[in-house]
Amino acid sequence: MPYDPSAFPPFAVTVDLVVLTVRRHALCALVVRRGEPPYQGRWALPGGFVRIEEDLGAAAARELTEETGLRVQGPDDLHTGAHLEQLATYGDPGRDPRMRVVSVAHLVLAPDLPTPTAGGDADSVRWAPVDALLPSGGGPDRSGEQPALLAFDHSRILADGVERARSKIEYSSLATAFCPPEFTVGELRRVYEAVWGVALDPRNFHRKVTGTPGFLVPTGGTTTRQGGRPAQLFRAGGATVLNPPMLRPEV
Amino acid sequence: MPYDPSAFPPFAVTVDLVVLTVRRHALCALVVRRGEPPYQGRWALPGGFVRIEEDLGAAAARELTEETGLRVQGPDDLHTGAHLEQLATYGDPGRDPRMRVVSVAHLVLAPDLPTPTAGGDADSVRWAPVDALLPSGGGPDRSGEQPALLAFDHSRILADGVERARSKIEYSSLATAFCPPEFTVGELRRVYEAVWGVALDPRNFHRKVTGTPGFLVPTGGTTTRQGGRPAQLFRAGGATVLNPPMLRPEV
DNA sequence: GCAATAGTGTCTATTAGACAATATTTC
DNA sequence: GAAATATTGTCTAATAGACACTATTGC
Repeated sequence: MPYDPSAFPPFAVTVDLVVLTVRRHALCALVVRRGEPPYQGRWALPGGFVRIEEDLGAAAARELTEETGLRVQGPDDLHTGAHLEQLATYGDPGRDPRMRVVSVAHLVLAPDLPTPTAGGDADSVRWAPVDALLPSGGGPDRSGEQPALLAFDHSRILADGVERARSKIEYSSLATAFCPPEFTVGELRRVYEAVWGVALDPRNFHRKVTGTPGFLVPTGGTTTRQGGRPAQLFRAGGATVLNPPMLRPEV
Repeated sequence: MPYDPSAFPPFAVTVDLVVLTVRRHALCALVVRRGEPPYQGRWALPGGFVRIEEDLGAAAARELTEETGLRVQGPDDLHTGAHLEQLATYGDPGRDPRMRVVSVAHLVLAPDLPTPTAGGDADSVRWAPVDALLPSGGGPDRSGEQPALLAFDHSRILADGVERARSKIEYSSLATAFCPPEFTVGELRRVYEAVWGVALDPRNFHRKVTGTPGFLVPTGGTTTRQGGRPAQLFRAGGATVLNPPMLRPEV
């Protein structure tokens, strides 16, 4: 059947953002409170419409800046800003009760930030531990407080984003996107521990990351911000894929 | 800014398919010839509009069946049919000169098939080696024949699909999706060799795949369809992730 | 000194990869 | 027998993980 440009089903296209960071040893996601129906008062992922002349990635970067003030890592400033990549697209016909919306979800990995501003409305945006947002993540010792699920299909989108982050830090250097421009091996290890939810041997971890070519570059400085013996400071090296990969302790 | 259902930018949403198979030791993709402008006469990936009440995955499965007669693997028939997964979404404002089209690309891995039918028009659909379709894949000994690039941004979509397939057979059992329901270790090895474009040691490969739990299940039968000593027949085991992974020989 | 974190060294069980050797078919 | 493929076995270098030990700070 030849396709007719004048008669195609109209869709709305949005971007939704899974923005992850590590705060106080916990993997956290950015959520905003919905001010109107449907799902009024519920938490949701930040996002919005793609403009008619705007690329998908540009729309995601724009929404990110609007909601958090955070900038996306450009080709120049390789060691500041957040990492952004496309995650997946969600287009179930019933996912939005008002109309047919196809949402192109994006994943953002950001260093720990001061509490976001959300265009001035500080009460309607917050960092929430993903364990508290996802049904299965509660664990046995979590005191039963199961908050309302995220609006729409955002729980599933968040779960997909978290799983992507967990698997991607295995074989890429993306864990450094959670760190400030300069960081110690211990800080990087705590990122892995928070994202994977496991404890790692500090000694083997140190040997492993410093021995992986291109992963870390020493800056010469040291810091004692974690207490104890001063630690060398590093920045992210040029490598994007890690060979050998970091191995997640077996399940 | 609250979002107004009555005023959103209208988009067309399509699905495009990267359908891969292995034929005569080569990784091949399904392409169709365009019968109308733009890019009239050029080869393109199969695809079409998502219907207004249709899920994205369902649209992809429908297009696949329409173009090839191939069925997608359901939850029941785990060892027949093709594997389908979402690949990525392409929405550059200029990617289609006629209008704003967002395409949700899907990846299909299929066993070797009789030449597809394309709704009866056998001249406008074919399997083409991906090396011949992708600019960089030509290699030094290919006799200079560089066919016209695929229409739209389909070269990039195809390249992304091929890369996804190459990396995914490392840590998942998806290589079996390229095989018939029963296959030998040698046939599976030739799939890996074709997809990665490398030669693998048959002896180490055999030990590796038969030793990975859940990857292969012997059916009891044997075959000599490859010549030589009869080989055991296997079907895909229940495992979806491979532990340990198959390692692509280093680059 | 004690507690905390950083960093190095060593041992062992496992594994990837090279490759010899044997098995079973077709011609 | 020759050629082809399948399958098992063996050896070696590299590696992951466990863990002892030392180093350097703040209290």
